[in-house]
Amino acid sequence: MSIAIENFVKAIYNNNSHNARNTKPGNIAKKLGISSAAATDMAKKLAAKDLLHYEKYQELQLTEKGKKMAMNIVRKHRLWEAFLFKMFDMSLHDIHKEAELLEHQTSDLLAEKISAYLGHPKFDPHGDPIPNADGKITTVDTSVALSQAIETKTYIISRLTSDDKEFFEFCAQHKLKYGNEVTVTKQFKKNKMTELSVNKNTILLNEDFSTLIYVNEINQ
Amino acid sequence: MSIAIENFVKAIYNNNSHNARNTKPGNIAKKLGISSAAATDMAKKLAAKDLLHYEKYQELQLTEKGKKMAMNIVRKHRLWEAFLFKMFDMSLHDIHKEAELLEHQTSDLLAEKISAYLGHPKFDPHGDPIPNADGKITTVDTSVALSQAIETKTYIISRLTSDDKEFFEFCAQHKLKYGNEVTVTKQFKKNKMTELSVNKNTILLNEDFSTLIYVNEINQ
DNA sequence: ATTAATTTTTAAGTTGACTTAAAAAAGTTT
DNA sequence: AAACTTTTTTAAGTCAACTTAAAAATTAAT
Repeated sequence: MSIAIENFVKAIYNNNSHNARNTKPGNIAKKLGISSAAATDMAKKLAAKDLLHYEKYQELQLTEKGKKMAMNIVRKHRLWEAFLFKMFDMSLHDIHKEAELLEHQTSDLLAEKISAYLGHPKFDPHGDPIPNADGKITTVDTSVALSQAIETKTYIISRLTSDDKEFFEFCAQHKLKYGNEVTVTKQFKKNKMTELSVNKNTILLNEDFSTLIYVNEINQ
Repeated sequence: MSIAIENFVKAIYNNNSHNARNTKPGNIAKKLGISSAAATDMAKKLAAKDLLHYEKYQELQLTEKGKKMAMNIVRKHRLWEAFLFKMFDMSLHDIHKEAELLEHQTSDLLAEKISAYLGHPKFDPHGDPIPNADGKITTVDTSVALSQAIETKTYIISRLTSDDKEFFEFCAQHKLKYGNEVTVTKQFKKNKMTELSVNKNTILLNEDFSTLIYVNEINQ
């Protein structure tokens, strides 16, 4: 399976994994930086390979086979993140970029060696759970993307699933970091904006960012 | 630059680095497992990119730019070999295969981190020299491929630049390993065969194998 | 030095992963 | 519910990296 296919399947998995809004070709295309047309083509191709279910104009859904493939790639990505984080003094952003490349060129054998070396960790440095060799996540994850959070509720940030520098800089500037409290004041469904209050400041996030920040409800 | 280009340039470098016999497209194609036609096409393309000199029916020669690129890839390959060898209990054959993939997805930054972690090693586990970050090899290498060795002379094996399992198995079977003595009894120029004596046994190698075994003359 | 064998090149075609532009369907607004 | 906007799909085309088969050139052999 090619790198393009692996990235496509992974993008769907990442999008679906936290009940995100939209898993149609156009949205996946946006995440991958390709045209919608290319994504539609790819979706048809992967349906023929039994990696996902495709019906015109409907949401894309991974098959069991597709999920397994996605988990395998996600596992390698997160193992590399954890490994590079432990071994070298590099920024999380740089580590993410390296893992994004290395994940596609890593045998199951090497992944297992890395996992063993790290003592089979359950989470990567972002707080994302690492699937085991069977593609199963054994930890319970109750976090949701901010885009899915409920108005008036208060949450704690559990992770930032960053893709780019801009996002990181924005988070740093607005005190959006692991462990901090945020209260969702408004969800604008039409414009897909999320308004929140952090440290008495009000922040407005568009969907690009609100789907990258995961939070847990405060139990009181 | 694509992986295909990187592998092509690397194959020429590896072929040229020890005054091997033939650097025409057909031979490079053979090493890469592609057709001669594809190799000719690629050679023309890379000539246009100023990575090599191409003239019909002549040997391919890397330009300075091409050499620099090759050294960068070779550096990453050998650093990965050294790193994986140190970190994990894996066979040299498996390590080689991983390095073959990882080398193309490794930033200069990560390569430097790996190098520093290892204390900037000069050689990989096969005995191959590791170029520095500027693409220079600072150690002196007097070894030659067995295909280039001189009749009646006795040598010590300095490294096996293996690509495949078959080769490894052959070497193990015939006591061709690092540090062992071999005497070249005959070079058959026409058939490109090399005859040697190891431990009083006579071995006949074809060009596929004799170009993968590097030896140093015994100074007496 | 011809002939024969081998290798390289050219030519034409395939496949995967894209693109842009237009057509079709879906979703939204009033 | 009609009109407008947005999204998805279709259609046609590009580009890189291959392939096979035939033609051209080189190399080797008698």
